[in-house]
Amino acid sequence: MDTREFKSTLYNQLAKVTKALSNPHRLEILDLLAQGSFSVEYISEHANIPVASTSQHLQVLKKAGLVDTTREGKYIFYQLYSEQVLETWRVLRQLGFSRNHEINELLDDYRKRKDQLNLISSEELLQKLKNNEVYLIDVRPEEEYRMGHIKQADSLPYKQLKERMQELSNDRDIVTYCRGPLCLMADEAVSLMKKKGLNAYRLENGFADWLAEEKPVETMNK
Amino acid sequence: MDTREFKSTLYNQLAKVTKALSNPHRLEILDLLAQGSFSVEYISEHANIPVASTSQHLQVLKKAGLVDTTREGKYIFYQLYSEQVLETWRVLRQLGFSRNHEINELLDDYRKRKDQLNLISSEELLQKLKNNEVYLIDVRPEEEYRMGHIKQADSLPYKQLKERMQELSNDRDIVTYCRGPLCLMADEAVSLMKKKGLNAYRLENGFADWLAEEKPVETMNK
DNA sequence: ACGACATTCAATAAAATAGTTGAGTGTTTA
DNA sequence: TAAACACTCAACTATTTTATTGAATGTCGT
Repeated sequence: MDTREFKSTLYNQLAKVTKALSNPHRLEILDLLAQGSFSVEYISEHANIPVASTSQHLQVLKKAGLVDTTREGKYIFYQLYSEQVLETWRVLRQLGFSRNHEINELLDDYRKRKDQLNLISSEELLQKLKNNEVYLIDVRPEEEYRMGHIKQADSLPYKQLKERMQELSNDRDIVTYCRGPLCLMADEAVSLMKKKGLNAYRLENGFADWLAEEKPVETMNK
Repeated sequence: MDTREFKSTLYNQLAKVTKALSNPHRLEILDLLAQGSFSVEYISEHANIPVASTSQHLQVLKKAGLVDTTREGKYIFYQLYSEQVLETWRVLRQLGFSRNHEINELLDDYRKRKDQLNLISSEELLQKLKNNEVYLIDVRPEEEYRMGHIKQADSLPYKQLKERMQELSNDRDIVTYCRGPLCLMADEAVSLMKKKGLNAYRLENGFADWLAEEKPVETMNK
């Protein structure tokens, strides 16, 4: 094999990984898996992709070595292969944000329309939690909350929010969070809460980033 | 726009960036641009891609916001858009290495066949340079050397190595380096030098990584 | 202003990727 | 052991990406 041929092979191998990352559905899946381990069915529902298609996308990710599987009974759970994959996804997402003006406009518009740009940074949140100034609400589905959540957070899944709104008191500010900056459930939750006269904010990033910053978390035993 | 639609748009936007990264030629171009700013012609030659094709790949990268251009006379120079792009490429390359066993085998094989696995880390190199224990040879094309090189390095482009071999003395060890870990000129150079009885090593990574580690460099004024 | 040169553009054909459907595998539950 | 369920596979079509070719654009030197 001469040098040129060798180089081609090499960049072809590298492109196997980047090709796996080149599809919007697979990015959404990756973003979801940044939260933990989920079944194909769960991923399919939450990313709104037909099951067969989801399965195929997951296999592409697996062949590229980005995700891994564990079988539990009739379910097959997918998870990110390593910390390094998570880190790479974070770096890529960051680049996407900064290099693509449209994304930022999109997010800003969305939040503006929802009349809420009340973002709070993780540092601020930590401070306020320490002083007991806020209620912290995890709006992700309960499965995800159980697998790990920010310390002191209570679970109130977005789907149940409307019915359980009365559980919230307005004697303190409320901070919501979900998976990451692209997870919109927290935004929707803030929007609903404000309508009810509550003082609500959303954590700027989300649980995945909180984890990455090595801030305090808790897990629930089943 | 409802939430689902919004999410699709968002991941589609993000995928614009990853799509641009999903082609082996474009990765090789990016790896080259990690060294500095080059003309289309130069990139075309060094990555062994027809000019028209190179131009088109470069435009894909440009549309994705990964590279930028400056016109100088009849040449158009392409460069990475920002530090962040370089950093992302490094992280991706790293992931590729660790997640793709074939790449590592490929590199090992290549070097084994060349009978040289004498890699030296940047820390070691710094130490040895301080003690004047080694000659440091930059084997990249002279253009790249002029744009910036490791402090104390002399230029001896790989292409001229055979004819200028006698300029090298064997009273000290020799360390070669080129662009990055995937740049094979340094390996080829070590191989040639060893045949001539010189004691040669290659820097594990290359100039781009040296830069990223903020180690001492020099530039030449034209 | 003309020819030489670097780059881009447009059009086409070939190849790779994605979504859809229905059948097939493996595991649990009754 | 059969039915139910979660997932995967295979085959097909539609779409997107890629390489190639030759013409077009823009800049420099004379």
